[in-house]
Amino acid sequence: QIISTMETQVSNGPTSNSLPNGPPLSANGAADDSKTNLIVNYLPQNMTQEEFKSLFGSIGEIESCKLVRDKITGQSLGYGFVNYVDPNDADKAINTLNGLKLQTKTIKVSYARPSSASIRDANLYVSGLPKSMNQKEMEQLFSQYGRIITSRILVDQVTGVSRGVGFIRFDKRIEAEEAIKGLNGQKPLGASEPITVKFANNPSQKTGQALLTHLYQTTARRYTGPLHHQTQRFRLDNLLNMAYGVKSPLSLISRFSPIAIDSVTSLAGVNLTAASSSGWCIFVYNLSPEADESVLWQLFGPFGAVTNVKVIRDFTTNKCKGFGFVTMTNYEEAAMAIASLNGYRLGDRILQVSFKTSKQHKA
DNA sequence: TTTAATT
Repeated sequence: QIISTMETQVSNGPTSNSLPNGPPLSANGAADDSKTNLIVNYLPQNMTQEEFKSLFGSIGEIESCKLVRDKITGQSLGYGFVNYVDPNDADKAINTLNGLKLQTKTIKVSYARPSSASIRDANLYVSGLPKSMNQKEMEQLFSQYGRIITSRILVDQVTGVSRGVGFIRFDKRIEAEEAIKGLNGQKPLGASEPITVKFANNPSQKTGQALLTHLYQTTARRYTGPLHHQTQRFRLDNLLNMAYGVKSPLSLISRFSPIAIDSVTSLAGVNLTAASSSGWCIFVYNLSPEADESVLWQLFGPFGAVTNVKVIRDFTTNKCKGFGFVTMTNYEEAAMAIASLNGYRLGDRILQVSFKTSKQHKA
């Protein structure tokens, strides 16, 4: 049985946010928040925890709420949870906020299913679909394997025609596994080509990779002269290793990367106050007046563990004063971020990035 | 040809 579906963002018809059925059945004995706990999806990327709480707090008293964010970068993952004190307020939130348009998104508000391992990793990527197949037909094809939580067919942004690619999220992972067994490589009735069905990638991996590719291209261009092919290859390896959480020995970076050597050498001029118990403080200069914390998370997150970011603002105008600070846990990752981001072009500005010195922090 | 759905 299909409990709810979501159409593509470009076609927000009246059916795009069909109301969920009643609250899930409560588990016996366990604390029953099934009638008060909601999951909120398709939130705008830049929505903060405070804005999230404010929006849902306008309905009624909140017991707890959480905007889910990436553990490393702090970036919003575009969804969150709200647990109300009163089940009536949860119901009211669904009725009044589900389908609300926020910037380019149409948010979805529904009861959260009880959290368990069995509902994780139940999202499928489907390709090779007939262009004529619509969302409902795709759901009919997959619904024989279990309860579908969401489905989506990706469409061309201009023409609106199907790209033959879609997603199916099942209630349970085993249902998704069965659908792969039953449908991968099979031709839907009347189709001329077989479809491919597999587990979907985690979307959070994409932004890091895209940023790294961009960074590599821009930094490689800046160091055309002295760079040998071998050096470039090791630099790319290091960047990719960061993306996948693989440690690169500093000795390797130092031996093969003139950029990294520069950053290490420059340490001689850095006051040791850059390091503290909470990590390595990095000074970022030439940010635009409109810069906010999210851009710092985006820039430095791919290089490793970031524990804090701060944009320094004018007290009266609230505009960025042109600089900010980033704290990273590991020296090696901080050095790589500095080596890669110093001189990086952000919009029409060239960033200056270095370890924080006592001089720059002068009161 | 890969979208921000389980704290």
